[in-house]
Amino acid sequence: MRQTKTPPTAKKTAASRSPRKLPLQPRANATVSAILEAAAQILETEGFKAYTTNAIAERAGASIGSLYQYFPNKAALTQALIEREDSALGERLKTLLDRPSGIGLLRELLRIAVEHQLQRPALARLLDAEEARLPPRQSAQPLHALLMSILGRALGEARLAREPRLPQDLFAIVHGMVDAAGQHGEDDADALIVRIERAVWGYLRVDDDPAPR
Amino acid sequence: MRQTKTPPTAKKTAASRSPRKLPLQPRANATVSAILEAAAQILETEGFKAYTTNAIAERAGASIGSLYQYFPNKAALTQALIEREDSALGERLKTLLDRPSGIGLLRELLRIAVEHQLQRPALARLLDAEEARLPPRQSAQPLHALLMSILGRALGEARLAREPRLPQDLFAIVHGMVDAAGQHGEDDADALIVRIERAVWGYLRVDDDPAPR
Amino acid sequence: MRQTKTPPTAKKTAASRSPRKLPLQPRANATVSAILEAAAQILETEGFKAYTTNAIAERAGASIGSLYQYFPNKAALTQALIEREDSALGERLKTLLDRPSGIGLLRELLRIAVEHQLQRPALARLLDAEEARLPPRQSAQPLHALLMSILGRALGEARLAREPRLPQDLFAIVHGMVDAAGQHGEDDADALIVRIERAVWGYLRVDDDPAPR
Amino acid sequence: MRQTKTPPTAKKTAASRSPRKLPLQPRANATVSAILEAAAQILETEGFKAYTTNAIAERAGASIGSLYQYFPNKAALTQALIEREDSALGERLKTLLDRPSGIGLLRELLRIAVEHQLQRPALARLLDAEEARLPPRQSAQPLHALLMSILGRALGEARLAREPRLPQDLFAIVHGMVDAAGQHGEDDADALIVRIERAVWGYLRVDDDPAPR
DNA sequence: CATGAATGAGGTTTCATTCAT
DNA sequence: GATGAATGAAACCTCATTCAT
Repeated sequence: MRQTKTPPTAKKTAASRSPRKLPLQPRANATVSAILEAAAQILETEGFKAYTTNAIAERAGASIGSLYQYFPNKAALTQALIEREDSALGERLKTLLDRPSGIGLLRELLRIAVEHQLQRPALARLLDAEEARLPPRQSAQPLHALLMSILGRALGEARLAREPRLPQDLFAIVHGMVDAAGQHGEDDADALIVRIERAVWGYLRVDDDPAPR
Repeated sequence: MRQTKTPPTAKKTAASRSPRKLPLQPRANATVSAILEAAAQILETEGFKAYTTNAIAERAGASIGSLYQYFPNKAALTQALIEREDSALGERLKTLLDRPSGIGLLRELLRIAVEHQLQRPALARLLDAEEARLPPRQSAQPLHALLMSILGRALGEARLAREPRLPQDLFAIVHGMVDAAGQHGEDDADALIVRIERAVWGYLRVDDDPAPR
Repeated sequence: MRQTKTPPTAKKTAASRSPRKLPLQPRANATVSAILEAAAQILETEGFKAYTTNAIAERAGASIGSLYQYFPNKAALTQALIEREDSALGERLKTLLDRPSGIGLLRELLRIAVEHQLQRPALARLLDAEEARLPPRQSAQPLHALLMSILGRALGEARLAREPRLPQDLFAIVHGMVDAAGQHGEDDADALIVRIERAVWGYLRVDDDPAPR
Repeated sequence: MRQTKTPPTAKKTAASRSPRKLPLQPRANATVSAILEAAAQILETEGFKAYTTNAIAERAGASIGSLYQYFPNKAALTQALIEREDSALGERLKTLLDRPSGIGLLRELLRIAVEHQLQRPALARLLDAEEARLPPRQSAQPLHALLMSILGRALGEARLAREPRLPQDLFAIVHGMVDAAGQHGEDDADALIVRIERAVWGYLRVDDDPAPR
């Protein structure tokens, strides 16, 4: 659960000194995807020390030159990877927009967020650490807006207006607990969700189990 | 409040060739303190890019050679800085050992932890990110043991035994929410504690405000 | 007005693997012209750092592949640009071949050379610097021959034979003074010509103002 | 003859992003000198293509790291080399400040400038070309001021004030003619000076041979 | 012991050039 | 032909670490 998001038709995010080529041909799109996935895998399986542009290009089966065709520098690549993850979460969350309002929506939001982050827990955690090294965020809006919108429908806009720290706190609770679970090797999303819900309902001062299944 | 856990895929990072002086818990040496504080300040005010051994030594008014007298490598320095912070928290927490057992202890624990982390929020956050880059942890046990002991006295050993994820979850809730607050520029510890307690009491399934002042 | 000379320590720079189309004097091809003009503009307005083959092709509205259809390598492109400029000057100088011999011819030669170089002074200066990086020259002979022929008619072949350094010196005086003027932002060709003539007549030991209008 | 100069006690020129160490110990000074001389030699004997920081460090018998201890980037190194040359010329010109005023001073100025530039003609020429690639000048003052002062004493301040282009023109004549001579392999400074003087006296409208020896 | 100059592996990045489409 | 994605040698530069003084 991070607070940004790229539009599905992911285009280059500003950040670029020399505006690199956008992938115009299908081959180029494949290269970009391969590079992003290679970056994710290296971070996940080999950690920070191996997270070099040369290693990424090599694992992607691309040349280092290709990498720099599409990303003006390493930070932009990391940023793009973060946005790819955010965007995947965003896609899943969008399905909630059709659902009826109410507290049940929050329960679904939690499940999606937890499942998302538990899919590749090491990646999520290392991307967070890597993000702290990046120049301060500029984008971060689409996912945040989506989350706000869902929270509004789950809890009512009035409450959001009254308690401006509420979203930040919920994100922090979920993010922190899932990260810790991932770090400790947990993979039972259901058990984890139960515990997270306890904290969340407590925070919201909602009676326990507000929407029994 | 920091967690200790070795990820399943642990790797060795050869961080010990020449065991210098007293790498861990170096005794009240003015140079060592100056170096640690310089490291803290650089991380806080200039960020990761400036966090280099040469810059740290310079700001500490020491030579790079001296730095390496006291720390065998950069990771050990960062580790020592983390331990300095942990140990400062530990000192404060020790005062709780005299207090009577019971849920009120948890309330005091929360306050101390929040106030501690809110003192230098940027440092706390960046140290976390830096820690992720370190070879997997071995230390941090004293603080962890202390926390467990306090939790045991606050909640009862039986409950800790029954719910092994409880400490991890509480740490995560507190840590996550304080980090987020620090990042958003909050500095009102009282207001923050109120919100954290809501989540914590919820998680623990304790009635609201269990121990009125 | 450019000089041709291979430094004693000449070296080969392997600039010819696949002899493309018509590298030298490419015929009235719109793409070639566009490329050359794009190269000139980039050098003029953005300087050396931006003078890359990809940037040139892009500004010319051509693909990098097309660029390499017409020029075997970057040096050949730069060379062609130099020759384009030389040849423009040559065209103007050819009009002098009909004029009567005598010192008046030199005055006209000076005017044409000065006006030519002052048209795009930055380009002239940067092309000189770029030329120094090129493999030693082979071309530039047509312009050189033309200049020698005009000088011969202006000063008499006998004098040229007696003073072999004379052309080199005159070129250097004119080139150096115009370059400096361009660098300093001068654009008054007339005032500049007056000063150049003073040096030239002095060099030639000709009475001042040898051929009043 | 270039228009700048470093003070004899050469200190780092601004230009530096990260202010590199100034040489404090004699060993360091030797390294800096060795690097500068290595740069000069490579430019002179192997040309632009070989003028790389790695090659320079290697020829200097230093490591690449040492080079970057003293020069924040390659441009700063080139700049320092230019200033070293300017500074050497400046030292020689300073001896003229004791001489009596008058046109004879100009004759001596010319001789010194010509001899200086003919000492390492290839270096002078290639440094000029390299300078054109540098970010626009910031220093350039000390040598220029010295030259102005000598010119003032040679020609009278009144004339300098009346003809502001005069210094620029004289520099250009001398620089241009010596460069051309160097390029053509001339090494007879006396013969060259005779020709340069003809142009200079003509430019100045001074009777030929104003100060016979 | 302290100093700080020196080291150099290795990371990031550029850009001329190639070649499959 | 034209295109532009891909290539990769090689340049620049960093910074943890060593060691002569």
